[in-house]
Amino acid sequence: MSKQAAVDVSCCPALTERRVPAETAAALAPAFKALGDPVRLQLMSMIASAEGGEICVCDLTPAFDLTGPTISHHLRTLREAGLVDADRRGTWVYYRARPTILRQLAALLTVTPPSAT
Amino acid sequence: MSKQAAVDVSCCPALTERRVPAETAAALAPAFKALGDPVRLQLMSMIASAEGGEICVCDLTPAFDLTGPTISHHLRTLREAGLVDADRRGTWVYYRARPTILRQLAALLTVTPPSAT
DNA sequence: ATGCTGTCTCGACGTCTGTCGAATCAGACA
DNA sequence: TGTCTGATTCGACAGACGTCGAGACAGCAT
Repeated sequence: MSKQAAVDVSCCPALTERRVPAETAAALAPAFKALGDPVRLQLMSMIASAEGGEICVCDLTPAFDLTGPTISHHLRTLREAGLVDADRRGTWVYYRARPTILRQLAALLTVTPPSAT
Repeated sequence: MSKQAAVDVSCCPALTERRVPAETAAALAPAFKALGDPVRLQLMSMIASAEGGEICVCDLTPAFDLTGPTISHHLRTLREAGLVDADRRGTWVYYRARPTILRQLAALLTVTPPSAT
């Protein structure tokens, strides 16, 4: 169901540690971009914090003053950025977060105390 | 010199912990958006990892196959997202990272192990 | 099969974004 | 003062983005 971005960057010294190589930047930037919209950031949070690790589109849509197609579009963006997985079960579609990439992004942003080694 | 975004969100339970409120999403999304371009992600990294905590535009520009105005535009975007500070010293302009907001972003993305409390 | 409900795709629209060249501003220095 | 260099702003352009309504598809229940 999902054309996923190939984000498996070897892994993640922090931004502040050394200069991020162009390939890493190219691989990770789309994920940040996907989070760069308030609606998607909230969607991501609702998905990632959902009870049982997943949440139905039918619970996401009514939380916004936006049409179904628009929410669907944002969910697709999150999917294509590799941030979430979708899974149809009967009538409903459930979304779950992909923790690995979230950890990569968090690691990249980690600020090492200036008074470190 | 810099019209800075007012990003001082009280602070940061992780995305995965509870649903991010709309105001927090609205405040932080621009920072993610700013990082959502490969060039800006590299610029941010070069700035944040610079020796002495700052770096001259004259050291940033030649690292890319882009014109000066384009780099300047990306730096302005980072500035307006509150991610960096600029500081002119004589002929040259130096950029430095703002660690507080980086920490907020990292905290937001922190994945709490599912087997937690 | 028919219909109903939830979700997605398609096509369109106005806006925003990344890039450039040309022009401008800020300091240093002769 | 005038001129040179570094950095920014301005104006323009093609392409991407967020949103919507209309339509299509998937699965359940008559």
